[in-house]
Amino acid sequence: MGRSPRGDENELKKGPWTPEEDQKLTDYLNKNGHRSWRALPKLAGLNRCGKSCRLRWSNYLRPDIKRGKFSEEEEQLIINLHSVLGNKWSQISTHLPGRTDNEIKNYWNTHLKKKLLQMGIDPLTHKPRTDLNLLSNLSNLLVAANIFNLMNPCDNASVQADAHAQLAKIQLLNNLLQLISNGGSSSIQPPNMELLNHSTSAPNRDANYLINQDLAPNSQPLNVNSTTTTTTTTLGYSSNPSSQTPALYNFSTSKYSNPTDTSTVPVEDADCYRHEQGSSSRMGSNYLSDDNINIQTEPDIPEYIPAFVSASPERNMKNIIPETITTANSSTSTTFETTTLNPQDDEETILNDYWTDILN
DNA sequence: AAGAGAAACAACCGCCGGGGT
DNA sequence: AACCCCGGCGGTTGTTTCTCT
Repeated sequence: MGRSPRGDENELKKGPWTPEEDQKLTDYLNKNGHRSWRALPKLAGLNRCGKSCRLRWSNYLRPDIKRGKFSEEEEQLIINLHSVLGNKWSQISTHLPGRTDNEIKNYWNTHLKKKLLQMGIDPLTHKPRTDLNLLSNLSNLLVAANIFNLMNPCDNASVQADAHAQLAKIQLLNNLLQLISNGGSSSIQPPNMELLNHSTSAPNRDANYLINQDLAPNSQPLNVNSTTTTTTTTLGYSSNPSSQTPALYNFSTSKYSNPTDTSTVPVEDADCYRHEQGSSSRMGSNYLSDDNINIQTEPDIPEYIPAFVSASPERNMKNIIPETITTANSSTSTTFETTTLNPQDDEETILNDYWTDILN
C-alpha cells in the first residue's frame, strides 16, 4: 500500500509551479545536481516535496527537453511503439529524444487515441474496431446473404446478386473471426452456429473457393465500418496480408503503411519488423501475387484461412522484439501477431480446425 | 462580448521494485 | 526477514486555454 504522508508534508505547497520556484530549482540543480530528491527542496529553499521537484525537473525544466508540437514522424513512432509496448510510456519515451513519458502519455490520451478511433482502429489493440457498428452489421449481412440466396441461382440476372451474397457471407465470416480474435485467447468461443448455418447455406459453393476468389488481391474489400475516414481496412484482415503483423500507421496517407517499412522505426526497432517480413511471406504470396489468383475447388485449407494467432504477447513477441524493447505485461499490448504457426500451439490448432470445419 | 463546453496539459497520487540497514 | 527510503511508473485529476454558440 502507499506510504502515508509525512507529517510536515501537509504543509508543503502543491499545484502549479511559479517562475521563482522554477528558478530556484534550476539554479540549485545546475550548481549541485541532485543526490537526494528528498533533501533537495530544503537545500534549494523550496517548500515542495522532493517528488514534486523531481517531476518538475524531469518533465519540464530539464534542458534537453524538446517542447512544441509532435511531428508526424514522432506521432507514427509513438503509435508503432505503443502497438508493441502498450502503455509503457517511459520505454516509449526512450525512443523519442527530448520527449518525456508524461508528455507522450498526455499526447496519446488527447490526440492519438482519438485519431485512431476516427480511423476505426481500436487504440488498445491497434486492430480495426469491433464495436456496435460491427455487431449491427452482422445482422444486416445475414439478411443480405439470405435474401440473395432465395433468388434462383440459374437465373442470369441473379449471378451478380449471388456474388454479392457470397461477399456478404465472407464478410460475415470475417466479422465473426474478428469478434473471436478480439475476444482474446482466453475467451475463445465458437460463434452462434445457427447464425453460421444460415449464412453458409448457399448450394454448390465451396467456401474456400469463395475466400480464394472473393478476397483476391484485385477484389474490392467490403468495408462495413461506417467510419468516415479514408482508411480501407477490411474487417478481420486487411487486403494486405501483413495486417497480421503489428500495424504501422501512416497518417500522411491515412492508410496503413506497409508494416515491413521500417523507415520510421529506429534501427534497433526495425529489426523486429524485418523479422516479421520473412515469416509472413507464406500467406502473403497468396494475396500479393497475381499468379495466385486461382480458382481452386479443393484447396489446402490453411492456405486460404488466415491463421489465427492468439493474442498472447509473451509467446509471439519473443522472436520479433529486440532486446531493447521488453514485452509489456498489460493486456493493452496484446497486438503483436505473427503469421508463424507453432504446430504445438493448441489454441491455434483448435481454431484452424474449427474454421476448417466451418468452411467445409 | 460572454458563457459553456471541450480540449490540452501540468501536476498529483498511489503503487511498485530495488537497495540499504 | 522485515522495515524503510528512494526513484520511477502509469493512471487520474485539476487547471488553463481554446472553440463554439
